[in-house]
Amino acid sequence: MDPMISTFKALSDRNRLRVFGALFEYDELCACQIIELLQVTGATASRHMGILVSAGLVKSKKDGRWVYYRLNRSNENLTGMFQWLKAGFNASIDIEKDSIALKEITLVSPVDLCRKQRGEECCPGK
Amino acid sequence: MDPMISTFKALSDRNRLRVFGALFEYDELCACQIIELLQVTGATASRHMGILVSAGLVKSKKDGRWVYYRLNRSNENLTGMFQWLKAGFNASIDIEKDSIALKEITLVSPVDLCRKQRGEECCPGK
DNA sequence: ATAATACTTAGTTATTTAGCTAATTATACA
DNA sequence: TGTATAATTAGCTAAATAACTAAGTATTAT
Repeated sequence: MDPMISTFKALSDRNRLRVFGALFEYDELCACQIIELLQVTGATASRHMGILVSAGLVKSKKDGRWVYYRLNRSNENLTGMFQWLKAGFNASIDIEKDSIALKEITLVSPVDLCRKQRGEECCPGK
Repeated sequence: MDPMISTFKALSDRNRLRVFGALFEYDELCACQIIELLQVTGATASRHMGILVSAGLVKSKKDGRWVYYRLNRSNENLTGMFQWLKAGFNASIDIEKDSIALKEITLVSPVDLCRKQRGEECCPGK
């Protein structure tokens, strides 16, 4: 597909934009953190991340069972776009909620987060 | 809808991107010229233009029965985006075809173009 | 080795969207 | 005033997409 169209398609979904906003703030997030942020199933999160990756917007790194994501800043073509997006997010209102949620999410370790996600009460402090 | 999402949605369609490319080259085009470029029905072209206008990317100006479109350069938020897009278009290949088609399209007057579109053989030189 | 687990892929369903034709609106012309 | 015309809106269909559940894959732990 045309790279420009796949870029725009990738960014024209609310949940994917939220992930993008999150990756501006925390430059690396693992899949389980994204699941927690979006409040969707793992399958759904995985598909969204796949779309962002294949559009060249995000890079993924596998480490054992874990997958980590970050913005693909090596894509020179996107530098201007990233800046534009960042400005847009600052103007946007409900990114605030995500920002607050992310503070909580990143406070616990991914290990504990995954425990929580499969229903095992676990983590000290909650 | 979120203005960022509607912007990306507006730009994530091939035909709308083609219109965008056309409006970089010719800063004003009328509806019938867009119909001719895209080779779609008037209804379809109208809907596409409506999406671009309501996303704030394009401005329309009605003049009698005719409607003219141009990029909405007064939208400050979009300046960076426009530049990014323009660079993207230059890198993109099949905009060339549109560019050639547009030379033909803009050669005849909208009046003659409309005549041709309703099947009346008309124009000198064709 | 076997079981558990983090993520992905396959398959289903509901919603959205791009295209069409037909009907409508607004403007110009005879 | 009536007819033609440029564009839009309404209504339909086929294709794309986002969500889910269930099954599969790769890796860690017992």
